[in-house]
Amino acid sequence: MKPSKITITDVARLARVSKRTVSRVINDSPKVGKQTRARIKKIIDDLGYSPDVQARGLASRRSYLLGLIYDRPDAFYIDKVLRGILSVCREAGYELVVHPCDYHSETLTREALSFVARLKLDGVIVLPPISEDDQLAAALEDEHVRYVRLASIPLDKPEHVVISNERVAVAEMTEYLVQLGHRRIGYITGPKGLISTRERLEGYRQALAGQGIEYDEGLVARGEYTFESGLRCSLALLDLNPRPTAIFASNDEMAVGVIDTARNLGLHIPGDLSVVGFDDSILASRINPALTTIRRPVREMARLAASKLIASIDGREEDARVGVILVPSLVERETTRPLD
Amino acid sequence: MKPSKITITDVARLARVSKRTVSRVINDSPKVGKQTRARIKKIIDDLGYSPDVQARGLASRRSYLLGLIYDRPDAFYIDKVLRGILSVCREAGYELVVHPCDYHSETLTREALSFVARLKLDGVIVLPPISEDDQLAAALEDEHVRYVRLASIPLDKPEHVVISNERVAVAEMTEYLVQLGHRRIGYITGPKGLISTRERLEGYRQALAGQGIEYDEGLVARGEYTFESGLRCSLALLDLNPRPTAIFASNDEMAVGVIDTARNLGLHIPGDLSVVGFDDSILASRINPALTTIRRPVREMARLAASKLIASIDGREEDARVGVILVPSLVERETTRPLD
DNA sequence: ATGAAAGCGCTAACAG
DNA sequence: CTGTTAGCGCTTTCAT
Repeated sequence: MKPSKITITDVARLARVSKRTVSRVINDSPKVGKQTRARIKKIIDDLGYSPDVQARGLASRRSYLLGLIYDRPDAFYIDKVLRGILSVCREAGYELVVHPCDYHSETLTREALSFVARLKLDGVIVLPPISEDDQLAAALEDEHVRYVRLASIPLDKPEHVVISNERVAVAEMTEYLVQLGHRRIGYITGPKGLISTRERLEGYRQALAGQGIEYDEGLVARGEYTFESGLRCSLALLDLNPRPTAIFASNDEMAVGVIDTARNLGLHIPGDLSVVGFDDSILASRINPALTTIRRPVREMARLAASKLIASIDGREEDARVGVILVPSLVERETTRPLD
Repeated sequence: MKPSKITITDVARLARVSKRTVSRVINDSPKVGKQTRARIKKIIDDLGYSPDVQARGLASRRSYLLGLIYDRPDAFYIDKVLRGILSVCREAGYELVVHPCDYHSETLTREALSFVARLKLDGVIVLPPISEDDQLAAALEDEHVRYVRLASIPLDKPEHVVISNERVAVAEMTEYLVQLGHRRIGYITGPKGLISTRERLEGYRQALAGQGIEYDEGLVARGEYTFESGLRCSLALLDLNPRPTAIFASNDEMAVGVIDTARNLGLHIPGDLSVVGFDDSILASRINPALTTIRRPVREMARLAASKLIASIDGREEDARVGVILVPSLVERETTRPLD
């Protein structure tokens, strides 16, 4: 064993001050003499001392841990989120505990609360679609748990959400299709009940309205954000007469399904049919032809969420309260082209 | 605020025993009277008491936290790993802290040690390619940190590895191609220096040898496990004369690159060229034609890794020491077919 | 089989 | 600005 762990006591002894003072230095309390602070800091450095997280936590009822609660959005999404959060955590001295769970579970809220309580998490970030669960949010609020939800609309107070405006992004993409000359644009929705499903569809409707195109319910098919549903819905859509000249799948997985179907029907993309998706997942750039789609600033959102949490923990409530609404951007690739 | 947290003292008081005895019950110590134990357990249940992790940790120098150290293998891999680990953690009362980092960082080892020390992690799981870093492993061993490495060969003591035999899997796939009639099988390796690169290539060589086919270095191109390298290598390989009739890309990303190149060259798959990959990533099933590939039992490996760690923590060293070698399995899809 | 008391390493009143 | 004194909630010698 090596020189058994250095503690605050060692630092205090060497600096000839009380532990309290050292503690103040560690916690950046202002009430320490400049000289003393410098001296203590030096000793801390020399010793390579770093405070014990558990002891600190026990005494201050904190944990220096953030939690990430999510269902099972696609793995790439999670990956980006992790990196976004951690880039902020690292500087601030926090670590991240992950908690994948089941959106449909009856005990979701209870489990989440237990997760938070058990680890005394200093804050949690909740991803869609779980972030849409107001009951969970209310429970967190009740228990005075700091949380931030990633969402597509302002479904909570500014300090509790980071928003990307999916409606606007979808509208923009729809307009882009219209500008390419498309009038009959099929649309494949997400599963019923999700806000993202509603918002994206709304973006589609609004854009059509804005462009003076009548909304035709027959051109809208209900998908599930899965590849299979993309297959199914596109089959139905492409069976229509006259056929839509473009299909807007509200996520990439389904868009890939559309492309598969089109291929099976002998339709050329983008010659006979333009296809667009949403997510800019890895699939979008790997598939052939490469998919025109919408990229959410996921990493940035995650970073902001973590920043808000940490700001709040540090008592900088104003910083935590700044509202942010990001807008996803259009990524033009090979599945779209002007209708001639 | 609610009835401020129930502590071990409350339980002890109500049970009219000392904290020590309650502690024994919590920790399943055998030295407690059957009656007493039952009584205490009941009270714990009634009160909904659950011990404070931090306090326990502080006193027993543990954390009930496991760590996951990885570079940035593909997101789906991570996702599966997380689920595997957590399925075990949940029952056992552990939580998982993630630590993505940079394989090439000079300070990798130091950072990892600091990560472990800072959180007093009870154990860590290391994923490839970082798991191949013997220096890191040695450092962990030195510091008496429990760890398990996911690997493709027995690069450590049984208690420190969970192995999937990639060599055998690649050999099997190669034989499969040979049986389809292929003789000129191009091969795209991974980046230099990785054990997986070496092992997979070795599987290819051995299988060829076993089938009486001479190993032709000209048919082997050095890739980087990236899509772009798949593009580049396949271009070189398909430029050969005579052309290989099949290409074995040692991961799916590169295989997708191969398919793209083939398409660009006007080659039909699998008519003119058979292509296989390794990983069974999401790409494999979404691409068209769907990719024949190799599936690693990732989730199972992760589960085993966590089990080993927990067994070791619980002092069940024999359980931790059982050696496991899993074999990835061949997934036949649409990119292969008999040579006529 | 059970208990008393001493910490684990740190923060938090409350002085001074 | 700095020190003293208590704990935070649990585990662990060492007795009994």
